[in-house]
Order: sequence, then C-alpha cells, then structure tokens
Amino acid sequence: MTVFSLHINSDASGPDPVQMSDSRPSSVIQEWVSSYPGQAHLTPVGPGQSSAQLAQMDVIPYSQSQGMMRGGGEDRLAEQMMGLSYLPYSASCLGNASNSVSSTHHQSHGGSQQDFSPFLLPTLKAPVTKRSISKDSAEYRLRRERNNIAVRKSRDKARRRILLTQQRALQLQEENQKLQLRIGQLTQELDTLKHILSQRHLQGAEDGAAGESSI
Amino acid sequence: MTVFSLHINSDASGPDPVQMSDSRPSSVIQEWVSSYPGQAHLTPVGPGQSSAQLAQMDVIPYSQSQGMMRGGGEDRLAEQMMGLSYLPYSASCLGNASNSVSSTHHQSHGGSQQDFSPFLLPTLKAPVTKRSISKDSAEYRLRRERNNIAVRKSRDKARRRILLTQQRALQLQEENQKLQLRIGQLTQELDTLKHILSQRHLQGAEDGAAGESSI
DNA sequence: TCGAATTGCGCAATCG
DNA sequence: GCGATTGCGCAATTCG
Repeated sequence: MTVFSLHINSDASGPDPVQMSDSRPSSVIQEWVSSYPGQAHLTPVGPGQSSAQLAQMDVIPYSQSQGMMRGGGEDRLAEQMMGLSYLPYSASCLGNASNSVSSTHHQSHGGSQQDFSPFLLPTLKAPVTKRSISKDSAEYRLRRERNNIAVRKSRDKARRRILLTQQRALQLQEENQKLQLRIGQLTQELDTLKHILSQRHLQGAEDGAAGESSI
Repeated sequence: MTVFSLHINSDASGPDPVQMSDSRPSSVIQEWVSSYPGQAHLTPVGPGQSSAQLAQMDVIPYSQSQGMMRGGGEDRLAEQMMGLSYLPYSASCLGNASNSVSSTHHQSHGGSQQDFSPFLLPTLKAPVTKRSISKDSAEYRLRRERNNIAVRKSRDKARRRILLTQQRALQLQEENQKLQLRIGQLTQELDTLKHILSQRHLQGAEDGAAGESSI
C-alpha cells in the first residue's frame, strides 16, 4: 500500500527621446502575427502613418480559455474557474480510467501516477474497453513516440508564441511612449501657434479700429 | 521512422476595428505588472497625460530565456537554439538516471516513460546513488504530493501570466491606435493654423508695403 | 476514421 | 530542506 497524506499548505509564497520617423513593419510583430495560425490581420492603420500592425486576435487557443479539461484532472472545473486551482486533489474523484491496457508495465523511471486504480469507481468501469493495446506492442511504442514528438513540437511552438507576445507587448509599450511624446510636442507647438495667432488677431483688431477712427 | 508533415495554414478573418476614446489606468496592465514579482516599475509617463504604465520588465523567467535545461531532456541544446526542437530523440542519449528508487512500481495507468533504462550509459552509471528512496515510503509519497501541488500552482500562475501578457498586448495595441489617431488630428490642426498664419503674414507684409509706399 | 496538435498531470532534476 | 520551475512522457481529447 501507500499512504496519502494530503496537505493543504497555502503559503503565500535607451535610446534617445523620439523624433518619430520610425514606422517600420515592426519585425517582432510580424513574427508574432505569423505565430497565430488561426486568423491573421495585418490591417494597415489607414491613410496616414502605419505602425503597430493591428492583429486582432489573441487569447485564442488554450481550449477556449481554460474551459474544460481532459486528461487526468477529473472535475476540478469549479476550482479552475476560481483562482484556487492547485491544492491536493479531492483524492476521491480520480477517475483513473486506465483504458484497459494490458501492459506488462516494464516502466522504470517514468511516472507512476497515483496508483489506486483497481479501487474506486465501481460504476462505469470498463464500459468502452478500447482495443486493448499492449504497451509492449510495437504499434503502441510507435504511437507514443510520435505523440512525444508532437508534444515537444507543440510546446516549442507555445514557448515561441509566448515569447513573441512578450516582445510584442514590450515593443508596443515603447511605441506608445514615443507616440505620447509626439503628442506632447504637437500639443505644445499647437499652443504656441494659437497664442501667436491670438496676438495677431488682437493686433488686427486694433489696426482695424484705428483705421475706422481715422476716417 | 516517422513522417513529419508540416502544415502551414494561414487563413484570415477578423473582428471589427476599434473606436472608443478612453485613457484609463488600464486595469489589465495593473494586474500584469503585479504578476511579475521580479521588478515592477510604474514610471509615470511625465507631465502630460498618463497612460500605459511603462513596466520595464518582461521576458524574464523561463530560466534565462530558455538557456540550459535540466530534467529528462539531455543535450538537445543546440536544437533548442535553432528552430527544430522536437524530432525524435537520438534514442541513444536517454540518461534515464532513475535514481535507484527501489520501487515495486505498483503503477497502473500513469506514465511508464521509455523503459530501456538498464542498458545504455555504461559510464557514470551509479555515481551518486542518492539515498535510495523507496517509492512506497510515506515520505516519498508525501514529497511527491507536495510537489504535485506546487506544480499545479506554478502552472496556474504561468497560465495567468501569459493571459495577462496577451491582454496587455491587446490593450497597448488599442491604445496605440488611439494615439495614432490623436496625432493625426493634432497634425491636421497644426497644418491649418500654419496655413492661416502664413496668410496673415503675407497680408501683414502687403499692408506694410502699402504703408511705406504711401509715405 | 486516423493522425497530428493540445493540454492536464505526475515525475524528477534543479533552482532559489 | 522546501517550494517553485521546467523538460519530459503519458493519456485523453480536440482538430482537420
């Protein structure tokens, strides 16, 4: 046997100013966009200056934003929804379907998840009994190996995607700073011109008044 | 052998543009910043309008941006550096240390990684031999369970972090659009004023010339 | 229906 | 020593 003591420990545990002119296609974003096979929009901002490509998509995969789950985790849905995922499993709702794989389990170091499978769930125990696939069969190994490769590939992709998103965020942030600065400059310039113009206007009014009085 | 068919589907489709015109403290970013324990800079943009908090950090964890690796993966470093990670392992460099755990491996559905462990690596075989920890020992299970909880917690955290980064990128993107628009407006207004001013200037020059000639 | 792609999970090695 | 990370393989599911 084995003892399971479930603990519930919840310890808390540059460059220069601006000067604009920079309006390239934004290398990082290019990659970022291409990293999303789903959709991909490189909508030109409009007539004026182009800039951070508006890629209207994100927060896509992850199976509808963390909705259901499938593998081992059984019914922690409610928890997932909330903020307290982790924490020991209920220790009672471990489906552990173990699709009737005959298996001579000649494993050596790999996992050995939980275990108590022969017990629990007297109901719907071996309802499906998918083709009992021997874990020794060459086919099984072939499938496993292929899946392992796919998994590595998928995770690699995910990592790159995450990295790109981070870089993109950083880039957008920088661009934002520049734009803010630019706005500041324009605003100031505008204020100056408005002031000048108001002065001229007053001047013109005085001149006009003088002219009228001289008639 | 296994065949790798890499698909490159890049269809498109996208939501609608944007509109709005706000410039709040950016709720998402607030969270995003707090999700990075490392540093956290909420540098106020300056005198003018505040906006996207400049959080100078990102692309941090992930062990120095995918540097070394530790667990099972042996020496696929070169590959990691390049773009072709996945692909079947050399099938020969599988350390499979299997820390001399006695274990009666009473697993049932859990993993059973690879297997061929007794073979390979005649060198540095049992150099360390850490305290042979029985996989049955209560202590072992205790450690495992605690680690499992930590793992779930950590992954949950990572997921939230990723989500926040995505939302942050999206938000920055929207803000960028608005700023671009604002710049367009200011620029146009400025052009108008400049034009008016140049007209006045000409007018003034003519008046001046007329005045002189009348003397 | 099948194979690749995702994703949650537990394990083990490390890191901090 | 202990929790936090992270790569890995497994199995269940989803996707195309």
